[in-house]
Amino acid sequence: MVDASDVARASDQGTPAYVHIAQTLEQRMTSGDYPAGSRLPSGSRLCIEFGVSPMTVRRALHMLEDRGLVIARQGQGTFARSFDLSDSLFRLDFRGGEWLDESADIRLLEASMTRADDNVAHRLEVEQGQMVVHLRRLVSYDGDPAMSHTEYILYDPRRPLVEAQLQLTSLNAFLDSGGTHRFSRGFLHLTAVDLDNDSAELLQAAEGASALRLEHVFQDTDGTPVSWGWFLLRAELFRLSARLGSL
Amino acid sequence: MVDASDVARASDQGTPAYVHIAQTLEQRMTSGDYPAGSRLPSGSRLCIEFGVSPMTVRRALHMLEDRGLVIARQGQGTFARSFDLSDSLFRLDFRGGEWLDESADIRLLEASMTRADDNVAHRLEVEQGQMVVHLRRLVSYDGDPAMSHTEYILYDPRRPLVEAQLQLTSLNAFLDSGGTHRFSRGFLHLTAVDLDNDSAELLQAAEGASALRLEHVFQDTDGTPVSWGWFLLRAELFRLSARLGSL
DNA sequence: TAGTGGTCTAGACCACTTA
DNA sequence: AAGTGGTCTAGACCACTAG
Repeated sequence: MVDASDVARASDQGTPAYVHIAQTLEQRMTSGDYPAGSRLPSGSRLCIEFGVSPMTVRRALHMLEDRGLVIARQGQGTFARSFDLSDSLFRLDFRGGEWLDESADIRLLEASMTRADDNVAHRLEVEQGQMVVHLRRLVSYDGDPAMSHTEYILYDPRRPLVEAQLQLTSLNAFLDSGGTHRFSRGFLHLTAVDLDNDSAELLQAAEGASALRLEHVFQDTDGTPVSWGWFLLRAELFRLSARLGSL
Repeated sequence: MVDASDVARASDQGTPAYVHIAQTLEQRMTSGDYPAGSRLPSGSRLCIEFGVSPMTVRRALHMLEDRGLVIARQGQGTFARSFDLSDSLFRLDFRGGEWLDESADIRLLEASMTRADDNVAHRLEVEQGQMVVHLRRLVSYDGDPAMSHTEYILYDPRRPLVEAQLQLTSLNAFLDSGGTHRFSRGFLHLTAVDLDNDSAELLQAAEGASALRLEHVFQDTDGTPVSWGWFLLRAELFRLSARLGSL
C-alpha cells in the first residue's frame, strides 16, 4: 500500500508522475525502444512498471495522444506514431510586440450594404444577391500599415443581430483579450499571396510583394456562417511558430 | 451513492461526462454567463452541480485549459479567457493529397561540406568557419516541383553522428509516417516570402512569386542544435488551417 | 473469454493564495 | 484558516477487439 505523498516523492523532484511517465515513454520512442508503429505496453503493465494507478498512466498517455506522438485504439492497444511535420501546431506571432496595444490604430475604410456575389453567397451560405454587410479595415502600428481586413457579414432581417454581430466580428473582439464576446465556432486558412495593386497601396508595400492571407469563417453557435473575410498581413511583420518536442 | 453506470447514463447519450461539462462551460462563456476575465465556479462547486467526482471536473477543465479558453491559477481559481486569434493552432495541409505518397519524388540537389558562415554558425551555435554538412533537396509531385529544402547539419568530429543525423534529418524521417526516427526537440517558423531568382527557377515559378517559408531548427535530446534549414513551399499547394470552437 | 483502452468514483494529501 | 487548483489512489464498470 502506497499513499499519495510517497508517490509524489517517488519520481524525484517535484515533477508529477504523469509528466515523468510521458517523458520516459517519449524518450523510449525517440531512442528506438518503441519504434514507430509498434505497440506500447498496455495500461495495466505501465501501472505495474511505474507503480501508479490507472488514472495516472491514462493521463500520461492522454498527453502523448494530444501531442500526436501516440495513437490509442480501443481493444487493440496504444501505438507509437512517427512525428509528422504537417501535424505541427503553429501559433501566429506578431513580430515586435503584442497584437493590439496602444500603438495600434484601427481605421474603418468601408462599411456598406451590398448584394452578395457568387463567392460571398457561397461562403455565407445565402442566396446570391442577398444583402450583406461589407467592411474593410486597416490596422497600423505606429503609423505603419500592418494588415488589412475585408469582411462580409450576414444580414438577416428576420433576426436583426447585425449590431451584435458587428461587435462580435470587430477586430477588438478577437484580437483584444479584454473583449467580452468570442466566437464559438469557425475555421481559419492561412496562405501566402502576392499583393494586388489595391492592397499593396493600402499596406504601403510594393505590388506583388508577399503577404500572409488569413481567411476566416466565423459561425454562430448553431453552425450558421455569420462572417467571412480575410486579413492580409505584411509578411515581414508576422510569422507562425511552433515548438517541437518535450514541453 | 451513484455508481459508474448511472453516471454514464446521466448526461444523455454516450457522451462522456467530462465532454458534457466542458461543452456546458464553454457555452456559458460564449453566451456571456462567464464573461472574459471572470472566475468560473470552483472545482468543488462544479462537482456538486454536475454530480460528478473531482477527477471528472478536473478533466473537463483541463480540456478547456488546453484549448486556451480558460486559465487556472492555483489558489485563486479558474478564469475565463477571451479567444485570441494569435493563439489559434494551425495545421499545415498539402492541397490535393498526402504529404508524401507514391507520386512524391525527392531529388538531392546538393550534398557537401562547407564552412559555416555567420548565419549558419549562429543557428547551429558553433563557431564561424566550422565545417558543416550542406544539403539541398527538391520535392516534386507528379513531376511538378512543390517544395525545396535547404539544410545545414552539425558536423562534430568528436561525436561522429553525421550518418545517423543525416537519416534523422532526412525528409522521410519527418514527412513519412513510416519512419523510425523522429525529432525530440526543435522549433518551426513559417512566413511568406518572395522567391528569389534561384528558387523560382527551381520551383518553376515566376521570380517574385509568393511562397511559404518554413524554417526549422532540430535539436538533439540535450538541446544542441543539430540541423537548421528551411523549406520553400509553393504558395498554391500549401496552406495552414485551423478549426475554432467546439471539437 | 481475456485483454485492451475509456470512463468514473469518493475519497486523500499537497501547494498555493487570500484574508 | 478557509478555499482554491494539482495530483493521486485502488478499485469499478463499460465498449471494443482479438483469438
